[in-house]
Amino acid sequence: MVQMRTHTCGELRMEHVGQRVKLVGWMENVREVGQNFAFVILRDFYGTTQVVIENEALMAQVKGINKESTISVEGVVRERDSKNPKLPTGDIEISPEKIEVLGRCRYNELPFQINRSTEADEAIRLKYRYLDLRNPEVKKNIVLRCQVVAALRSAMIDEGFLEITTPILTASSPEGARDYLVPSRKHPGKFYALPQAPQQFKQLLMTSGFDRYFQIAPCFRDEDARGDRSPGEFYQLDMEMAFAGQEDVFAVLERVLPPIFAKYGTYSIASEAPFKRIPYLEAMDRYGTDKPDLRIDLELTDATELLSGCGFPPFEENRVKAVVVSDFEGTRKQIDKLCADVEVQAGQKAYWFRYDDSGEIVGGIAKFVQPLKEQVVEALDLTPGCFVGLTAGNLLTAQKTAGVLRNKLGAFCPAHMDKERYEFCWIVDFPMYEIGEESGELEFCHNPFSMPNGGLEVLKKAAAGEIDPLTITAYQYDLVCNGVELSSGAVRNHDPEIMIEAFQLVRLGEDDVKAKFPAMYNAFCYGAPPHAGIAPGVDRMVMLLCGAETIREVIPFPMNKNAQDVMMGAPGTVTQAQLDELNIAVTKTEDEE
RNA sequence: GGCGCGGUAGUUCAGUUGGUUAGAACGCCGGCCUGUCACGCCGGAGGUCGUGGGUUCAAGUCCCAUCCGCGUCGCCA
Repeated sequence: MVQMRTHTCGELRMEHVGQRVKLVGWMENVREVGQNFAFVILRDFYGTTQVVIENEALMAQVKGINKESTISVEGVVRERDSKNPKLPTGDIEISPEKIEVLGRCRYNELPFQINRSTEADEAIRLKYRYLDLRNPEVKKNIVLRCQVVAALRSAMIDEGFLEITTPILTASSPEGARDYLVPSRKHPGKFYALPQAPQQFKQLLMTSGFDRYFQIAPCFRDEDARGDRSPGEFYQLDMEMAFAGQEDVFAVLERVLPPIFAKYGTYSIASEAPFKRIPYLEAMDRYGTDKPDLRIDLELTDATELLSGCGFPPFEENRVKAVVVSDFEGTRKQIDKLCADVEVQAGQKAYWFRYDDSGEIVGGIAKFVQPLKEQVVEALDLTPGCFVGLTAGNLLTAQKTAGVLRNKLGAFCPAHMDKERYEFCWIVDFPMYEIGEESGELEFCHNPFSMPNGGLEVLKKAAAGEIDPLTITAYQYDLVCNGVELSSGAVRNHDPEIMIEAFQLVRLGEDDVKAKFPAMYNAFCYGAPPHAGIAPGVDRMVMLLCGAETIREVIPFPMNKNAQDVMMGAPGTVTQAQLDELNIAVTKTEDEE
């Protein structure tokens, strides 16, 4: 059989000089430097190799080929007259005898230049993703993703976990995000749902006696996109352990993740295992968020007592949170921009003043603070050159706004944030319940499968009115890295009795539990092991590792913000025959709206 | 759905107070060039200024509406 190629475009060196070779790839560029004299750059997955054209016939042929066509080049390797030390193959070139077009590029002008595709508008990049991915810069994130997934899989297997796949077509879950539904042909009017996570299946695996399960699991949620949240689908390293608790889960990830971050990451790891454990309430108090970026050395201070009565109207009757930044260097314009950015993101205003080099309170709301100068300087521990950012509202609002402010200030002040490292922490002791904003009644805060801290006893006390259910925490935890929520997990509630008690607090009974989660409830009635798990997001992890700005940069074929694949045309219309077979009547389409 | 930013050549962008033929860079086409490597030099083509309406003697520019993209909040057990 005749070989398509003898070498790749990234492998030829001086030692190959004199050899007869055959290369294939894309014709990236043609540099004409003289009459019947040109350099052709051939690119494949592995690199680029220069081909030198020195005669009229080949020149005429090359001129007739559009760039980005695939070609095959057969010739002899020779040493370059002028070498390029910047390229691995820069010492050699191919003197071709034969050039053959394998796949003609029909266009002499592309939607964007391949080597500059990242500068193009993202909508065009996504429409021509196959061209975008020809750019080695774009491709390398996908390669990294493959390496990380392989490393995760291998580390999990080494930890004794079994990779088990769970159904993609399953039942709609009554809790959580909006489901993607799939109509059933054989059962008119009924639907499958794509899993939001393999949550229930993995818990069922635990009751079946599989001790340690994991899966690189696709998850589907019909919710709106974010910069770090792809619409529709994403992947998690889903895992679960039987006869295990919170610390067992932490220990596994603390062994699995750091080596992968160390090997494939852009930065060094600042956090030694065990990672910091920060209770939810403490995180909100110190950082104004449940996903703190610990690279920023700033913390919130409560200034309610100090400033709520200073006469500045927004502070009155409100909680006031302060972020003090020492040695602040920023112009009035930059401060205004910062505050405006906070308002856009948090939906609440941020206020400020400065304690300047001469020891005066100046700028922003200085005139309200001035009369309290001495107390303020002492309470906030101000030194000349300090900037003080302030937020107000009820406790949660003041905290959250200050949290946004803290992030912006960190990004603005290099002295207060060393970006080039990975800072991990666990956020623990999330509240089990909250008062729903719409209902005004007690609801589950996260998911109903978590084991409450204190178990049955605590729930019974809450039911009896002896304690406030809002003070009950769950064995629910998040792994946070650099302000990104990497994963969420919990010690599960494996006891039907505790489950019913937990549901009763939110006015649901045994029948509701059975109706909502029949498989799990029934399974747990046959002897379930205590178990716990977690599910780190693969896309977000890769994003952190390569420092990508958006999650789309680490997904081979991402959808746009509106959950459309403009390249494939999804979602799209289907034929009436397809709809009829599925017993689906479409009453309104997007185009008719 | 709310808020913010944006939409001008194939691509990335500039376009002043509303005023002549809407510019630049890269790409594309043609010519020159025998050691380039982001090759260089000369020339050329290429525009429904997102769309619709309005104000005006005159609109890329001002006003209204609308569509699209991104960010953000809601949402994401």
